[in-house]
Amino acid sequence: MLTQSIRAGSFGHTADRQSRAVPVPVSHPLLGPIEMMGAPMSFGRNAEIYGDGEPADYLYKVVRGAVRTSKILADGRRQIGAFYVPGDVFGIEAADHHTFSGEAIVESKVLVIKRSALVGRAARDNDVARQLWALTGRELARVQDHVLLLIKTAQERVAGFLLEMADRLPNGDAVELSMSRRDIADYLGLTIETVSRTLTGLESAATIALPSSRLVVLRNRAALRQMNA
Amino acid sequence: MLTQSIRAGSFGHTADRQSRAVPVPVSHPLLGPIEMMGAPMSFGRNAEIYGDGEPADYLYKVVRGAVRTSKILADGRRQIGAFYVPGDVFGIEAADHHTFSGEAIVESKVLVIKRSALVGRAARDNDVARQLWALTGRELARVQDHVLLLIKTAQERVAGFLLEMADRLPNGDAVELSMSRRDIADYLGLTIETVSRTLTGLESAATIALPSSRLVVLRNRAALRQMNA
DNA sequence: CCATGCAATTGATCGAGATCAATACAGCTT
DNA sequence: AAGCTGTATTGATCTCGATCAATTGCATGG
Repeated sequence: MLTQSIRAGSFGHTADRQSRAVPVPVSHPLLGPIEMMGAPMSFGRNAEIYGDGEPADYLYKVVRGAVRTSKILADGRRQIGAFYVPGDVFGIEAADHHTFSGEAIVESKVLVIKRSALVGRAARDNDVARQLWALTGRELARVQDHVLLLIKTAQERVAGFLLEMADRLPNGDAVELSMSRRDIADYLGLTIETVSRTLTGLESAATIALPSSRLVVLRNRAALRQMNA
Repeated sequence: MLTQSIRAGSFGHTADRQSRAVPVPVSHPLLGPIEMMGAPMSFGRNAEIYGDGEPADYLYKVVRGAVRTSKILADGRRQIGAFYVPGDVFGIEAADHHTFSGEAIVESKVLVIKRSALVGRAARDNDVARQLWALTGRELARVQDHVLLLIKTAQERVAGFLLEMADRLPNGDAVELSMSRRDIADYLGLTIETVSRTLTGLESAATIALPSSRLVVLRNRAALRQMNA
């Protein structure tokens, strides 16, 4: 496990578009209090939305696309904290600085919400306060599940990952993976080779189908759930 | 990693004392709003404070002793979620049910705080609301660190664990471990043998001293930090 | 003092997943 | 269509930590 993805500095593939500016809030009558304080922004493939260590002045909601949070360890290994799909809020941090960086996996649209504005409203409107707490709680639950994944075997991790994604993405059994094998590997604490081999194995067992490398069709959820333990 | 601690049903060693009753709140003028709503309770070695799946009606603050949260997976493996020492708050959950169980590692005194009372106060006093949020955030940070531990090598995990404990316990370099090798192993996703061997290795390297199996003296923090990467 | 029962250490071997290396494949550009 | 580039698959081998198995240490109680 020592040399997983030693590509730290050389990482940033080639961010297609890189829009980073002060967001201008826009109100929208039909959204909740949190969403209506957000300004929409677009990020290209692999563009950094915020960096590890930066002040956590904003939080974000995915509108379109997909986002990952990641962290490069001292020795160059990379850990993916989480994947976020449309509807998910990310960038909520315990401290006042981000402990991961956030990057668009594919061309994505994101609502950018100023933290201070939200905290200000939370002081008056305790529904907002409750929502902020709930969001942090949801994040906590997600990370706890991540811990449970990381103590399992490779097969179990991959199975768990597929089930998680299937649950969070709209389409039923057809899971469109926007992230690369490397992203998946760095999320699961495995190598790309092991992820690939495991997927191939599941295909051989008719548990999934792989029409293309980024499209997984769940053929036997029960089997996946079984090995997810 | 398949057969780590298959002792599910047979787990509960022999809880020395088992006091589980409705706590009677007691006020204390010199404590914060959260603590002053708590009722002190004592739990014997290995006594369950709350169970996985039970309604999360209370949260807890360790006064004396040590507490672990754990979860038995479907296949019998056990995962420790966290260790808590005096001053730590535990039992804060995202959902309305506990997703881990909480157990006293040694004879412990714990402040039991009614969640509903706290949430009620939070609605009026937004300092309390802020504290609740902060506690959840601290927990989130802790679990994220746990994830980072789990992707490392055995040596790095053990080193990280020792540093974490040294930071959280009062005494400087002398770390009094209240938990067993099994607890440590189940926290780090290793076997007791590997934990033991790793500690012995660190002792041979003069990085730590082991006057007794439960007492670790950090002789070279820099070396530990180094391997903690 | 010697049993009994855990907890921890130490040793020998095995296997899942990492590593090293080659090949296949898809999406581009020209 | 051919070349190029990044991504994914597949193969061969090695290693770290798990597994299986004794042994030691240390309490508690007869």
